[in-house]
Parts: sequence; C-alpha cells; structure tokens
Amino acid sequence: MEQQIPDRIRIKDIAIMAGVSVGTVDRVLHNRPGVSLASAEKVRKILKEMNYQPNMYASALASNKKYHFVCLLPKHNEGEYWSDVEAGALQCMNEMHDFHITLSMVYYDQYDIDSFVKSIKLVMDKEPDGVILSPVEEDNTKKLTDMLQEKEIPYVFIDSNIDNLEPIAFFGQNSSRSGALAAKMLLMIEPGIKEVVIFRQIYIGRIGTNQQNNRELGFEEYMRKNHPDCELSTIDLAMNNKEHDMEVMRKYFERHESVTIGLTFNSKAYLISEYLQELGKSNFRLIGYDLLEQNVEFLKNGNNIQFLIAQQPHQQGYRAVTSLCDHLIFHKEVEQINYMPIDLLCAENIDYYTSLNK
Amino acid sequence: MEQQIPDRIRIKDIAIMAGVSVGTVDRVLHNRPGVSLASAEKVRKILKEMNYQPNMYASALASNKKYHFVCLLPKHNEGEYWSDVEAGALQCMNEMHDFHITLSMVYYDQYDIDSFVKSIKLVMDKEPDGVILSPVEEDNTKKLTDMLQEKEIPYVFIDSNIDNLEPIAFFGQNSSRSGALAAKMLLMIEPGIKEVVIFRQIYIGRIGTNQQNNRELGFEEYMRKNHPDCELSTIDLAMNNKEHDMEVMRKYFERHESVTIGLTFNSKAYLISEYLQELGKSNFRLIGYDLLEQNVEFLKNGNNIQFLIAQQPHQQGYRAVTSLCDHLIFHKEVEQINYMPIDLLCAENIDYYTSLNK
DNA sequence: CGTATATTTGTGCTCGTACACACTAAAGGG
DNA sequence: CCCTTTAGTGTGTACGAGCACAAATATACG
Repeated sequence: MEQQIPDRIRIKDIAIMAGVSVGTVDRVLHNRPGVSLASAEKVRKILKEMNYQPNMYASALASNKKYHFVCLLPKHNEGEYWSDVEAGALQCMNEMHDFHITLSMVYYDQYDIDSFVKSIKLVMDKEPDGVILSPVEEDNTKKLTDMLQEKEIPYVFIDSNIDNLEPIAFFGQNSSRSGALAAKMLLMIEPGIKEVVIFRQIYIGRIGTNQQNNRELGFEEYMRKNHPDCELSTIDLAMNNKEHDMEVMRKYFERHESVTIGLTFNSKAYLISEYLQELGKSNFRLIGYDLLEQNVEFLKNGNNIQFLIAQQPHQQGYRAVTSLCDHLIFHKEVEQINYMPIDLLCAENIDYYTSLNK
Repeated sequence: MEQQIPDRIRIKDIAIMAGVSVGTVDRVLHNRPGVSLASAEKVRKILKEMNYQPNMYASALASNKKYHFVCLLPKHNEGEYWSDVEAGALQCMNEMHDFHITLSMVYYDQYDIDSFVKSIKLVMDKEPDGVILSPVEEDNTKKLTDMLQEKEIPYVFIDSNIDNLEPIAFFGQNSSRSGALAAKMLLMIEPGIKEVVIFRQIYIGRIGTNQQNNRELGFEEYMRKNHPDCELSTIDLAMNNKEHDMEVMRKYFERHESVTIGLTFNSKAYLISEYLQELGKSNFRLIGYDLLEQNVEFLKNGNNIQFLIAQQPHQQGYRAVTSLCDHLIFHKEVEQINYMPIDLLCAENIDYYTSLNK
C-alpha cells in the first residue's frame, strides 16, 4: 500500500564505490578523455548497477553553459494559430530559464518564398544551439537543415513533417487522419448527404505547408470508402479579398442551391461563416479547424460552425522546446514522431478546453 | 523580431542594492524574525522592484526539507480508471524527486464506508505534508479534512469536489456539462430519437462520488431543453453480477424492443457492450465514459460503443501533485477550481489521444 | 638511473540558496 | 561603569555537479 524511493545516489557515492575520485567519475560521465580503461569500465559498471541519475538541478546550477534556441515561424498576428505555438515555446523557455536557456523568434512570410530563404541567414547568424521551425516544402527547408546538420545543431519540426529530413523531433497532427475525423462528423450531421463543399484557401506563389491538402486527402479517402455517393465540390477562396471571394461564393451557390454543409481545412472557418451570413445562409453548417478566437466565438454562438478540430498548438510549441532541452541538456532519448491529439470541439465542451491549453 | 530575458537577479544582488547582507534578505524572503522594520521594508521594496524570482533549483538543492505526500484513492485493479490517476501522480513525484518529494498511496474500498473511515487514520499516521484524495460524500470526507485543516496540512481533491470544504485545488470534470455533451452526441447520432436508455451502475451501501449522477442530470437537462419528446428509461445494473444484470437487461428489452441507443455515465461501457453482444444486439449504439483499455478496444472495433467521453485522469493525478508542490515549495498561487477538458473520442481520433496522456 | 613528458587521478573552487552560528551595538540591571 | 541580555546583522558551510588546475604516477629517452 506504499511506495517510496530511496535517497538518490550521488557522484560522490559512485566515486567511493569505484575507489576513485569524483573527478574521474565526472570525466566518465561526460566522456572526457584522460581516464584509464580500467577505471572507466569500473565506473561505468557501477553507474549502471546503481542506475545513477544526475541531479539535473545541481548540474544546471554548476554548469555555465548557455543555450540559445531560435524559433522560426510564419509571420502572424495576435490571436492567429501561430501565436499559440509561439506562446507555448516562450512559456517553456521561461520555466526553463534557470537552465540558462534563451529563445529568440524569427519570422518569415508564408506567402513569399524569398522571405524564407532570407530568414535562413537570420537564423544562422544567431549561432543557435537548437532550432524550432515550421518547415516549408522540402527543397527550401533542406537549405536550412543542411546547414544545421553540418554544424550539428539539432532542429525540431512543428506542424508538418518532411520524411527525408532528420529533425530530432516532430510535433504535429496526423493531417489525413484528422481529415477522416472531419468526414466522420460530417456523416453524423447528415448521414444521407448528397453533396458537400470544401472551402479551400488558395495562395498564389505560396510556399505552403501541405496541412490543408493532407487533411483534404484524408477526408476524400474516408468519404470514398464510407459514403461514395456524396459529391464533393470545392470553392477556391483567397481569404484576403472579400469582393473576389463573395463573387466566387455567389456563383457557386447559384448552381448548388441545395448544398447546406461544408468544410474548410484551414483555420478560416469564421471568415466563411461571415460570407455565409452575408449570403443569408445562416442555416448552412460548417466544420472547421483551429481555435482562433473568432472561430471559437462563432462556434459558441451557433453561427454556422458546428465543430472545430484542434491540435493543441500551445503544447506543440511547449514540447518543441522541451525536446531540445531533453536532447541537449538532460541527454534523454527524445521521441521523434509526436502526433498531437485530434481534438474535437463543439459548443458543449469548448469552455473547458481552452482553459488548460493556454 | 527578437526576445531575450536578462540574466536573473540573485539574492546577492538584492542584498547589495539594499545595503544589507544576504542573510538579511534571506530572512525577509522567508518571513523569519530578527530584521529591523527599516531593513525589512527596504529589502521588500527592492525585491518587488526587481521582481526577484528565486532560483528554485538552487533553493531545492540547499534546502534539506523533505516533503511527504499521501494519495488516498479508491482501491482498483490495473487498467481501471484510478490507475491512470495514480500513474500520473507517481510520474510527477518522480520528476520532482530532486525536490525531496516522496509519495505514498493509501487505498479505500469504494463500496465500504468503514474502509474510508479507517483509512483516515492510515493517512494521518504518515504525518503527510500534503494529501491528495478522491472525496466520498461530505460527512465522511469532512472527518478527514477537519483533521488536516487543524494541522494545516493542505489537501487536493480529485475527480469530484465538495463545495463546503476548502481544498487548495480541485481537479475534475464538470460532470453535468459532460452529460450535456453526451446528449448532444446522442442527438447527432439519431436526431429524431424517441426513446433512449441509461445504463446505471447501482451500488448497495455505496459511499459513492456523485459523478455518475451529475452526468445524468446534465444529460437530462439538455434533453429536456433540446429534445423534450424523447423518453428516457433506465436500467439499474450491478456490474459485478452477470446473471442478475442479464436478467434485468432481458426484461427491459422485452418491453422496449425498439430502443437502439443507450448511454452509461460510468466507465463500464465495455461490460454493457458484452451484455448487448450476448443479447444479439450488435447494432445497438452506446455512448460511454473513460478510456479503460477494454472501452478503447470496443470503440476501435466498432462494437456498439460510438463515443467515449474522457477527462484526462493521468493529468489529474499529475497536476494534483504539481499543485501541492507549487503551494508548499514554490509558494506560487494555485488555481482552486480546475475543470479538465471534456474530451470526445471516437474510432477516428482515439489513436492519437492515448499516446500523449499516459 | 635521472630527467623530461605523457597519462591518469585528485583537489578545490564555483553556481544560488538555506540555515546555523558568530558577531555587533544598543538597552537594561546591578 | 561593567556585565548581561536581546535585537539586528553578517559570515561560513552545505547541497550536488562541473570544470580548471594541481598532483601523482607511468612511460620514454638519453
């Protein structure tokens, strides 16, 4: 009925047991040269036997090593998706401050390839000990990661992963699976659905992550398997040009009067809801992504948005910093592929979600 | 585009600025006597101005204080709900080990009032510095909390809260709200539903938490408001007496042939699914609670269970320990009421949930 | 065999905080 | 006026680990 853990073994204890001094144990622990093979093996054996775990607080205190991390994210405004990621990373940095960690942000323009390429230099100039980034497509991302790899600087991917590159960790959602969940909820809302529309955000010259695409692919696959009779139509929107978008919407609904349910695989559900309101379609139902303040508001008020699928961006940022610390400071194994939960929010459970994830 | 935090101010720095020695600053920080009013105020002023934050690692290192926590939970088997809570608490203890924290478990029999009363002495005998418990009904819980309060031992409630008592923190779900979510999902599965059945777990002489009841109440209220025409029937099951339960089920379905959807507000959905299978009702649909291994298995395989509502028990245990540490060691404000997220799981998103919450 | 040079091992100070103890200065008592 | 008391203040050591440097031992070479 009880569980206790004995007082921890110190370097000193190991030294005594091995019949050497703390200095020698220290050298073994840090793989520093200047230890005879005999001593080294004796110490290593006892370390293993005793399952020595360093007191990382004492270690951080004694160590003068400073670690500087750089976090490279798309430029964003307050309240947008990326600001949650950033907040998570900053919070973790603050909590880890006594381990001599600092973190600086670098931003690139998601819609401008040059901007990312330029930011590579900005990142390298800071001589980081670790980098967190939201990757763009493979070729340009590789330009950065190759430089990092050469200098043996570990890096972490956030949001989307690239198979051929080797981050120490990736945090993000399994997009195609979350698309499947969207499909499942769609079929719950309207089991016999005949036609559904996907509101796409289209960028010109975008160096986009392919989250949106993968979600859509996962959605399509699920629909093909479970409800192949449903017709899938799409609307391509700019999302930053209201006149253009409204025109496109109007045209679409002229020919598709009967469509009353739609999805959007980006985070702009609130915007589409605004469009829909303006078109007098307040009964149109939407499934969207990400808990932007505006999305949440529309979800709560029952304005079109039925469900939002979320992926704990704050946690992603937080854990990205954590994994760099684990890797560099605590020398712990770091799990490489970390899929975040696919959270399903509606008006009934949204209130208790946000409180814990900020 | 950059954010840095300056090196932290130390006690030494404060001492110099205040024109006193570190000893004096130390006395002020710990509210120890032996400081003149003038010095005390000078130091306090500078502490505030400089927003001094102690290096808690150095502090833990220097301090010889040991903290022993006791966690009082219902007796349980591996894989049941409470084992997740326990695992979370133990994990946190391990991570906090260098702060000289130990944790011991005490269990009581959920179905035996005496057992809880007896466990009170077991808890007190350990002379804990903090206690985590899953409360029973008010009167008996108060017997313990009064003793704790008298010795000024802080305590944390897990799972359910009791309004008149004063834990430093509570972690649990808003049960009635989660009942509302269950109702919402029910109405999605079958919008025009005419009758639904609630599978109740009935204890004889139980000193139960009232989670199950509150969920049911929340469910009923939501139904009354949004779909008053639906008839709500109930089946009272023992859940530990198959013959009896099967008999009750058979009788029920003789008179309610057409009911094809049900809910259970306890964690035994898998058991009901087993019963249903045996009755040849594989198309019956269920909404249940808590991610027991068996529940998850049935959810994945599509055996009756459509949705499971979860509440991050592991997190509850983890954060309960955290809040005791924050309160006792780090002297941080602790949020008193902490509602956990109401997580909604189905076959499509269950895989990515568990990985992060264990 | 003695000296120079590696190689290996041990010592001592440091990090920021806690706390016991030593010290100072002022007040009170004889 | 000296001695004790007490309030207020300062100092030194400890915590566990890291790391520079000193010390001791082993090896090489004339």
